[in-house]
Amino acid sequence: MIREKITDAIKRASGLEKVNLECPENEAFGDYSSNVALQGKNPKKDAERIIEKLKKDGKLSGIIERVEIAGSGFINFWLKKDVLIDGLKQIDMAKSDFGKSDEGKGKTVIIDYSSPNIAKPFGIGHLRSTIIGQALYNLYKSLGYEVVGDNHLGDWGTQFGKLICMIETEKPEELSIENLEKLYVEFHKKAEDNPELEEKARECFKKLEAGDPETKAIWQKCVDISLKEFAKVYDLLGVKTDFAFGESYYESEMRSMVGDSGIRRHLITGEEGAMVIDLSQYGIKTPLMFLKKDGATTYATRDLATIKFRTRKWDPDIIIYEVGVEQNLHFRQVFAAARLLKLVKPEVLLVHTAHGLYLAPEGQKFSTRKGNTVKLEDVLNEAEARAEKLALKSGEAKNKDEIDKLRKSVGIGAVKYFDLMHATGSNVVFDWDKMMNLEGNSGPYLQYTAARANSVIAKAKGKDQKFEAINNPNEEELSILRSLIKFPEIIKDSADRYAPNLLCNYLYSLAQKFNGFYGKHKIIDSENEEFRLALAFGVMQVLKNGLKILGIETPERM
RNA sequence: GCCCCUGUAGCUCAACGGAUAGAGCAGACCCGUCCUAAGGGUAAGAUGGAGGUUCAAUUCCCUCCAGGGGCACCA
Repeated sequence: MIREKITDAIKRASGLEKVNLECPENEAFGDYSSNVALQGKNPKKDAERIIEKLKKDGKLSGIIERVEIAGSGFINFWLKKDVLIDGLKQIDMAKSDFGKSDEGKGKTVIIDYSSPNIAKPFGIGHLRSTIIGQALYNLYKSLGYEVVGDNHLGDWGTQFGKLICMIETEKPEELSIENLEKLYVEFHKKAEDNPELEEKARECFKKLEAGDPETKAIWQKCVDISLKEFAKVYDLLGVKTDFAFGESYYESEMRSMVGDSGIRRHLITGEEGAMVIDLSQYGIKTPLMFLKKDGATTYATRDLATIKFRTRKWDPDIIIYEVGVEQNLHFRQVFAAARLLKLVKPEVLLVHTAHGLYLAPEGQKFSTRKGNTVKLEDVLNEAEARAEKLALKSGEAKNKDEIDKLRKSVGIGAVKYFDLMHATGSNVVFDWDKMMNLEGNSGPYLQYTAARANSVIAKAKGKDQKFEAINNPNEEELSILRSLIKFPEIIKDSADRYAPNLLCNYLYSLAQKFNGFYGKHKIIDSENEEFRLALAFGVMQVLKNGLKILGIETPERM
């Protein structure tokens, strides 16, 4: 890779082991820029000295056109035009594989994502985990990692005690997902005045965990209904996880852990009789509750059992939990306990991405318990309806079948992109119009740009694309070339930082450049027609590959 | 009270300790015999307050203010 070649050359020239190389946002500062000279006392002198050596470096002369000192001592690099053009050739050769690498070869990453709770509708809150998780999955896959996607369904715990309680007393005529949600909300309403209900719910869960057949039958019914409902949503979203073991799967693993003397010796009796693990040596004041006072397991027990299971089954290098920020403490506890109990090798990376939440328009958290949620299905349906309206207006689609496809790929694309474009850490205020945005910085804008490029290529039928250097590339053309060759680096960066939004930023900026170029210059029947067609092809291919990683389809025309 | 996260333009969001803080939406103006106007262009608009570290701070540290989330028997 170009980046490595330059980094290595700087290392040789400066004698430093770690050097920083960035891609300046402003193209006036070159393709790459390094601040190594700024670390010392005489930045300008150091920079000059390093530049002298760089100029003599044979390994660099083939790719660098010029190296200059700038500002207070930055060293800026400009790539040769041949190198830029070569990027275009690579895209043409690799096509849908452009951007991929094998740098994760031999390593395994497990991504725990989506993980909706059984017996509740698939709410807007689960969108982030599902979409970001899938994007991370695709990013790591592109880097050659062995990737395991596991949907850690919330199908166990006292929440079922609550539900079973309600089902037994209310005896609803039909167990639909809507009814189950109603019962859950009702439970919490009732429990406000009757705190003893909480105790009763825990007893019910205890019964479930003890294997009571009647209780288990009701539980199974809830699971079945929910899975059917989720399948509908996953189908709409085009998301498919490799596994969906769910929390209940770890029942036996938990039992063996509870009986494990190595683990038992870390358990202490907490304030009210629960068995807890003290984590103060990890700077966590709240101990992890391993067993409740009645001996039933908790969410944390299940997550620890899951780590043990996953380690045995896949021996991962990284485990990523794509779960919301509200579970920050929980994962800090689980990770610390996993280290303490030596459930993972010390070098294994445990990551909680901690994405921000969708907040209700009033700025508060959506709450299932209070029945204050937005159903994801409604959002997707509305987005599709809006996309269809535009598709009909544009008139590009040839028949009803194509309109239907557009309706889906553009509507869903808008929602997914909206979700992914935000830095994962921050909360997002839910807003129907913004979520379904089809213009500006949006998924459909990227899809549209690709379709536009596609259309030009189609219109130029029969004409060659020329992937060779031309004498006089203009500013816009150079700028697009510069972006195109950065794509593989962006994939790596997005994965390393668990940040699909970086890929979104990149694709958006590429699309902007292309649209700017498109507005200003003719492609067909221009002087550089063949080169420009190749450029349009390159943009289309990179947009397509990038969108695919984001889980968004690229329609041929729209 | 303690612990996490976030305060950037009217609104919603970007920015790897770097160079002139990027966008979109909304509002103003312009571009249709021209390869897809789901587009392009012009102008206007921002780092919560006070300290500190650094050649350089939206970014790191301290403190104050504001918002969100969490703090043992939900997950």
